Amino acid sequence: MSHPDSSADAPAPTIPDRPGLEGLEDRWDATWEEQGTYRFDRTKARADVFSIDTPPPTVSGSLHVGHVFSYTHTDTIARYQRMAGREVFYPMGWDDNGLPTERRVQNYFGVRCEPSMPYDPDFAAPDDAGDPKAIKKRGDVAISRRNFIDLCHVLTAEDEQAFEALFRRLGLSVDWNQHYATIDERCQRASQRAFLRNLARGEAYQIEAPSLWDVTHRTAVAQAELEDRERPGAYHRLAFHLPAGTSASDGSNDLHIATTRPELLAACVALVAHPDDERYQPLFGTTVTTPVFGVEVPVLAHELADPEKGTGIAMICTFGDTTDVIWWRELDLDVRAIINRAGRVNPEPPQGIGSEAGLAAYARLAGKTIFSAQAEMVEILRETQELVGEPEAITHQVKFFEKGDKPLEIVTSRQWYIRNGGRDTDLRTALIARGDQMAWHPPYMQTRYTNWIDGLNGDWLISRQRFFGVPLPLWYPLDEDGEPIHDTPIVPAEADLPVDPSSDPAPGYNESQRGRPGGFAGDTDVMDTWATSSLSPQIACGWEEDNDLFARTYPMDLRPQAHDIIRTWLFSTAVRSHFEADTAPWGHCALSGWILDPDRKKMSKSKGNVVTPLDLLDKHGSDAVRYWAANGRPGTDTAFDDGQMKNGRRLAIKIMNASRFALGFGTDSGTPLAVDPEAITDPLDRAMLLGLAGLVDEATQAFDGFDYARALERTEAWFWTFTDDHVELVKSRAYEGDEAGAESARHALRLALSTLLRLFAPFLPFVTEEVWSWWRGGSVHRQAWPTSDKLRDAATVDGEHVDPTTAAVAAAALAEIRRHKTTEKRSLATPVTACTLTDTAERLALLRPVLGDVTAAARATGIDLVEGDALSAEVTLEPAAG
RNA sequence: GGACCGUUAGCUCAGUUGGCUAGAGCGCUCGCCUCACACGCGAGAGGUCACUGGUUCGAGUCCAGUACGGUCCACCA
Repeated sequence: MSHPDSSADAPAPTIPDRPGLEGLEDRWDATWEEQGTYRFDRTKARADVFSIDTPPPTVSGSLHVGHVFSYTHTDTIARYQRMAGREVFYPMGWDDNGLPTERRVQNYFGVRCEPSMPYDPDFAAPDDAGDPKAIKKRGDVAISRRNFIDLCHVLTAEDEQAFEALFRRLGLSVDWNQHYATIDERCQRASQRAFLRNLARGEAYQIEAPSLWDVTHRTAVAQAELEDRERPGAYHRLAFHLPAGTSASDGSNDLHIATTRPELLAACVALVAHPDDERYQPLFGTTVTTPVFGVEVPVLAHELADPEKGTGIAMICTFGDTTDVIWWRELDLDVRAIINRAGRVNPEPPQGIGSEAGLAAYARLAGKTIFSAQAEMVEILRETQELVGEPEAITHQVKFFEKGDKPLEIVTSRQWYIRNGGRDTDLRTALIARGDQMAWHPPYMQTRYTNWIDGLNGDWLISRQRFFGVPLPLWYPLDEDGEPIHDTPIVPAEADLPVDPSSDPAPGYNESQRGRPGGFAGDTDVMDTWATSSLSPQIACGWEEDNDLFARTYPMDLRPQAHDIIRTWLFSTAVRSHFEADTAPWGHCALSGWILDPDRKKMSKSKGNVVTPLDLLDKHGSDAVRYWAANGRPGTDTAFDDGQMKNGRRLAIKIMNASRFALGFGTDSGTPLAVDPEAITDPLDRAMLLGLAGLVDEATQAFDGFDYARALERTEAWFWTFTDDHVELVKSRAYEGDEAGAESARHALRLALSTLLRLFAPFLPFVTEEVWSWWRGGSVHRQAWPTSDKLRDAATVDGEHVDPTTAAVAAAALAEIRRHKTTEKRSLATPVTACTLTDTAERLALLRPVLGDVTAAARATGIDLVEGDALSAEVTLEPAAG
């Protein structure tokens, strides 16, 4: 790295006459690539490295403005850290694993994954890919999982190129040699290896239990993937019947139950009310019979029952919602499941329905979807006159899989879990404590992490009944009847990873034994996409594959991400690092906000208000868009603002023009564009440098706290004052002052420019690099971050200091005179024939040494100073011509 | 129901440990071709800092509460 203020290696200065922003992005991107400007030097020691756990964007469509926003935040920090002397490890990942990609590949190629099919090495992508008409005509082709994954690679490779192009255009200082894709072999290996280790240590386990089930995708889903949606529904009052001889408080023989899911009546296993509810206390321990089906069910007490809801007594079905699961478990009830994995009513009635009428009614429901079953059930209830009154329409929150479009059901199935503290207090406490090992930016985001862990009600369900993902690396031996023995899964050796149990035979078996009695069966499930992305630090840092790199980068320094995925990505990553390395995965988490559209709603595709990032970059220029993004405070949702981008463009142009001025003196006279602190002798120049030193301190402090927005705000504010005041004041002296004065002005301008370009470099990488290249060698992005002590040294002459407020006093004096010109609607170039300036003695003392600059900038022949209470001026202007 | 964040000029937002007449940009109004920049420059108007109490010599800033907006979680018979 060259000395920041040396120009020994500088090329001959070339300052364009009409500098512009057009084309800077492509030109500098190519240069940075060619010169390896952002390449990671893996010989650096851990303490000198700053490693970033870049979020891998989902490769299933296109990037949006939110990506531009948050990735810019990270990039400003990366650039600062690089200039501050850290070797930045800044890889890029692509998340091409999971449901969004799977769907896209299915549609694009017209294929359907069939995990039971053998791998076909000669399979080629259909040549009508991307032609929906042709695909519709021929129908989907069934292919093996491995062939399906091959196709995923084909399609995602195209997206990844487009994403990289956009990120380069945006100016991310990523080392493009360091990248991964969550479905690539390396990630599969890491993902399977981590799972096997979880299994070996008892952190992963399988169990047959009710779990959340998405009927559209026919897969289990995890608690972290739920979202609530408001749906219309209706309370239906059903008449349950008390045993003969007893009666309810109202004297009737019926007990009324309110439910929004009458279609589950056949799955009812009990009724439940609050233990303190006097209305139902007499019934606890007794049984009632269900309407229509005539099944005898117990009436039980549980404190989760809410006396205020419905009629205060609920029917427990297996399973209508998560509360049913709790009741079922804690009250030790029967299973009477009627909904299958496709979201339809089972053809066979559950145990317990004995009556002919009950069986006939069930037959009318069998095979129906949940929606039609409900309508049919209501009709049956009307017929038997066991529907009390009319259904009462309500709107309520219903749980959905975040990528699903039908309400979640609860289905009993065998699934794999990883412990996450949801059922284990000690682990929960330990994971919450991991949060204290990370510095959160902004700090209150840690509360969300803690709250999420506190609210967990089960372990992390990681198996998915899908195809495109990392397979669970497991096989099961088959008994003599050909049934899998789940308790003794067969695992591969780590050296053989990755494996696909649906096409690779289990160790110790050969392929001919697949599915045969005494043979083996491969697990057909894949892992949750978060089970892979939760390993992003391990993957990026070369865990178990590149120990040297790993030792220099892990645990990582920074995880930047959006706040909405604290519960998924952030938390699951913490879980994996806790188990695997007994550490927090990073030292810092920086949470970015969202982009809101001008109506203050979250920008989303469905609302049709997304602006494509490339259009934005084309229209405003990358620096301008980055400027807007960097104005969004950490963690704060930010409105999309065209105006801020225009402002950013204005700033970039101003930097060019100001630079042209500051560098415009050396070339004419043939002197090199050196910066010699010794030449800076004028008090105004020195005062300006002291102000700049203060700015450097502020910007550095802000960046050290990951507050890029503050660093930008301060730098920008100082810069505009610099151009409006300082440049105007010293202009005459720089052009035509005596030699010492002129040289002082020129050297100070260049020192200021050199400093400002470096302060702006993290935000506006293109324009700063362009200007830097006019007069300096090397990339501005590899220069040392400025330090204030050098500026303070330069401002000190023979041990004598100058009062930094001198600059403000001089600027105020000039502004006062300009105000007169403006008020009289005259040009600022109008000569001042006489001027008397009044100010306090203290301020006049500061003004005297720099009065020459003020006089010249005011175009005055002279300025008389008079002591007074406050600043004021009497100004006589040259009469207007004509 | 619990938690967190926010409420400052027409708009978007600063205001760091409480301290001089509350700031910026945009927008608006009025001017100005001034040898870096008209993709510019100068000036001006515009705010009871959501509300109510409290602490203090002093509160936009601290405390308590209220209202409104947002987010997360829980509940959802």
